[in-house]
Amino acid sequence: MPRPPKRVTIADVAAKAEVSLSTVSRVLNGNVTVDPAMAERVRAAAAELDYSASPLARSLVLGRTQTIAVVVPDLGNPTFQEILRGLSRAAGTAGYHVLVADSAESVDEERVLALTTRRRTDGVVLCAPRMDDDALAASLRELSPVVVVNRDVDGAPVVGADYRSAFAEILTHLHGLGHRRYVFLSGNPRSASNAARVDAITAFAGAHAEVEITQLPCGVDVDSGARVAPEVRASGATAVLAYNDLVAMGVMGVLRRDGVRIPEDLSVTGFDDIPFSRWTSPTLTTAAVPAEDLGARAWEAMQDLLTGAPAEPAAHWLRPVVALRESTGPAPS
Amino acid sequence: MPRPPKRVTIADVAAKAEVSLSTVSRVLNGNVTVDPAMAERVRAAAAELDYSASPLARSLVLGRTQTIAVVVPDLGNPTFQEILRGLSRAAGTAGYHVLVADSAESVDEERVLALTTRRRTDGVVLCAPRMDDDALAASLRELSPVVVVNRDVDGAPVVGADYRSAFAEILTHLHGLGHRRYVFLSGNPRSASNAARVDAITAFAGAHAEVEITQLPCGVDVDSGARVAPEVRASGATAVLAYNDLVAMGVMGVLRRDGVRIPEDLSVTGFDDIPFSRWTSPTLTTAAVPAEDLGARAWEAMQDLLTGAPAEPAAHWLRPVVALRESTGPAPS
DNA sequence: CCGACGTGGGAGAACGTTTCCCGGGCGGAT
DNA sequence: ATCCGCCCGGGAAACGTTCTCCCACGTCGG
Repeated sequence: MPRPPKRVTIADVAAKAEVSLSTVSRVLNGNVTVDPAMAERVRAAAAELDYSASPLARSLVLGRTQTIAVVVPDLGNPTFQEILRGLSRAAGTAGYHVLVADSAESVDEERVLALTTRRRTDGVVLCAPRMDDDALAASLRELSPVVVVNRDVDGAPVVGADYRSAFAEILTHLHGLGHRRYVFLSGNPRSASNAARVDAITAFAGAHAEVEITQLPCGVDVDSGARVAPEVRASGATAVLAYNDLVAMGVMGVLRRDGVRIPEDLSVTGFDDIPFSRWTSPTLTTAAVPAEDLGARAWEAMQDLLTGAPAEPAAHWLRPVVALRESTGPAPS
Repeated sequence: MPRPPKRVTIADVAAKAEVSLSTVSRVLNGNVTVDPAMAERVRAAAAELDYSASPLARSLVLGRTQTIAVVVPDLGNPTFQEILRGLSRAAGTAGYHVLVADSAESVDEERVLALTTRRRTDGVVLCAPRMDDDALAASLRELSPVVVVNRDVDGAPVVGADYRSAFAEILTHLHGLGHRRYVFLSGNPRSASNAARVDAITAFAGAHAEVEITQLPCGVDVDSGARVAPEVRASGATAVLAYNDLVAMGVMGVLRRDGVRIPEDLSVTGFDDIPFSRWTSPTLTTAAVPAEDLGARAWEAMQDLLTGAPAEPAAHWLRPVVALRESTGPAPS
């Protein structure tokens, strides 16, 4: 090691400006009034040495890191990406940094990740946590301050998309078109967003005795949709409710190749309103989850917690907006 | 404040185990040998108090944070998402955390973000930096250790996709099908990946006097592709080289709606091989950038830097693999 | 039996800040 | 003119670790 490249410290600035450490700190943080001449000297010295305080040392004494953690089950999921984006930008403009952790859909991993990242940050945002209710409730206490996204829970502010009512709206739309036999392509059985869709389906089936809805375990990506296409055909349903747009595209791709006409023979709906859903052929009926908003809202909730503002651990459910396009039409007679 | 919720500190463990602070530290870090009985007492005390060392204090004294920063121009971009994912997982298994920062495509923002995040981490990964060569070169020095992704530069390890040769391969493919008039839909003019494509085009045009390639400023998303569709038709080209798959899908969607047959009337190519490109109609000829691998490789390069292993600031260019599908065909006669 | 060497644990410095607590100087009021 | 009070700046503690000394004890060899 030829050069121990000693970082410039507050002591260097103090020495150069010929004042004490305390004064440098005071000037730079602007807390109390200092003699203008002195202050100017300090600022000049700091500028000349290109000094800026060590965030680490600062965090240690201040007890806050200006950083929040986000734990996500899968960074590859477009929804989480959008949430992360909204969150990151909102937090960024507030001068906060974002530590991101991918739990790779592992429940155990999720819990320890949340805990360890929490220790180096001021708070945690849990995105659609996969752990069960008990584990989650227990975690919330030691993670506090914590915000939960896309999962209903007590003990922490919740921000989420109201998948349930959006899905109900899609069902009503299809019912109005005369469809009576549906097949639902389910996603991750452990995820809350899947549960919300199932809830909507159950409620709808309960309210309409004449409809028949079967569930088909599927997945969340294009390939999964493509894979279950044969089973969809075999089911005899006239409407397919895909877990999301990717699945819808996968299933549509194979069905069209096999000569099935959409929507004449079969209606298909997606979810998420990803950009291409307006450009598939036919264009896709779907519902938009304002995921980026979700992220921004999550940050707001976190900020409230951080500033200790209002003790309002309320839940914010953003209502997705349904986009009716060409992939749904009247049921074949 | 009713409860100052004092975190449990190493002193508490020391007191409970009736040893000194030093001993606790030694036992927990396992550096030197301690009396087994004593060690057991310490471990028991630590477990009972649920103690774990403060990462902050640790970082301060050790001079490393076990965290790296990733600066990305736009978290909404699928390529960066994949890179982030690969990076995050690789770093995670090595016990490192990832701080992510979105520069929102702003050059100024990018530079200060890199600098400020660097100060709270052990290194920075710069994804496709938008700043100019001089600024970048200057930044590299103060950011070190730093790894650059998807941009060629001296002074730091580089990991990137070889867009140039992949694009050349696509051009050759189209040329072999008889195409002579091309239109290239360009992306962000400041981005290096756009420059690589332009390079490939220039070289190709230089080698083949008979071909004519026009450039059309476009963008990087579906809507941009849809927007330029009329100009594409007007250009009289027989092959469209879209900046990426999203653009290709946008342009294809509008063209097909307008009665243009693909590939009979017009061939279209994309880039990135996003999952749906196998499910569009027609399926899309494109090239796969192994973005997740890119992230993993970036981590490896960073880890080498961190462990100070081999002084090998080499560049790794991963060759994308071209996928020929239905959207390209013989040129119309 | 005594001295030397080795080993293991404790005290304290260091990491780089912020902030509390004083002391000193100056200005205003009596 | 003197005293009191206020304001500003310096010294030092605190944040929670790790790690370097150094000392004491035990053992082994002479």
